Amino acid sequence: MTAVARKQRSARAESLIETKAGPQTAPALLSWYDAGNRDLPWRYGPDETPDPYRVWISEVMLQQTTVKAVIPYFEKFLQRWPTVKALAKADLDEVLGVWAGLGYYSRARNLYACAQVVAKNHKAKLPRSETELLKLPGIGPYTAAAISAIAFGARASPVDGNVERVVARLFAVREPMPASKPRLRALAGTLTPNKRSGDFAQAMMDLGATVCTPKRPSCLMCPLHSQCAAHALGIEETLPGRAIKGERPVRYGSAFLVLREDGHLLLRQRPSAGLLGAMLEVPSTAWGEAWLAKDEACRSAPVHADWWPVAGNVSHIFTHFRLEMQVFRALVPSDVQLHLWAEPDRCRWLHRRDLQGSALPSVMKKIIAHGLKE
DNA sequence: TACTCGTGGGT
DNA sequence: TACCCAAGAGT
Repeated sequence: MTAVARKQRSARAESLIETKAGPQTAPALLSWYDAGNRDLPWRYGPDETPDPYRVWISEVMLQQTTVKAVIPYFEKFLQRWPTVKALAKADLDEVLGVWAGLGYYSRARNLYACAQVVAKNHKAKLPRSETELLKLPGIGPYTAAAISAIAFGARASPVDGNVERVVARLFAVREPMPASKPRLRALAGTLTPNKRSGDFAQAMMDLGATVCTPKRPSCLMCPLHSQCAAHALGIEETLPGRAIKGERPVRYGSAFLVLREDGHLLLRQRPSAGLLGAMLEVPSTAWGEAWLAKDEACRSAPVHADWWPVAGNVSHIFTHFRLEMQVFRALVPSDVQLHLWAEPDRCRWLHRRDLQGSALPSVMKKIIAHGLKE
């Protein structure tokens, strides 16, 4: 770009920053949304009445989770528990079993807890106001606003990562995340129309997901490009800025895959809170900062057996650390006794054919698959 | 406030 | 490969 062109572009951007995106933003975005509305299982057309339950389940599943990953889980969940009452009467283990693989399992526990509260205190109907929704387990500022706007048609401004990115670019907010969050929320609020605020929110999120993407945004396809200060400045791809992240630590552990002669595996339920809370696991040593020698590791084994080290390790990436697991395998008789330190009360024998549908997180399925190789 | 809490796909 | 990131909430 020549110096003259850059100067012209910059001057154009300055004028946009003064006028800002404004009252004309919502109509332009809603026209785009109406023309190309995506067909999603939780989405409603203009002549349909939204089911707050479906909106709630979808919004919780979509937290930090891609649309593609959510769709099959949403279908299965709604088929199994179509109403608040049905969910409130379910077993938590069954809910965790359906949720297994989707991640962030506190969402499933909170969803279940929330269903109980709504069934008991709200006549099995979700409250309409953001304030009341916020009091419920698993419903934070984003989800309260989303349910209020999408399911009940109230004026509310749910702000997720997409909206933050779109707004940061529209107004060329250079301040990095997360410090800029309050300002981005306020700016998003100024753009939200009194009518169709739910559609507006969904349109902003669709725009962020398909056009105003984190990398290489398709500005030529964007219905708001003429209002976008960052695009005018040529800095859209650099926004929103983020603080640099530290290194991801590594933890090491040894898992014990106990195969009973009748085809059952030994699994154990994890504590009800924290990482993979209330989900099933392959019993293992604690996850520490270094490998343990075989003899040392096997002192934590759940049964006395001839432990065979399976070749290779299982590696799994969590949000804030990487796990490296070595797997030991043993074939044991059906009357084997569990050691007390294995917490027998939490242990269960599950047949290999029944693993599907159980509350096994992905990392544990990986460990089992690795341990059963050959 | 900053950290915890999963997983899979994109670059 | 090693990041980044996705319709966030709880503590």
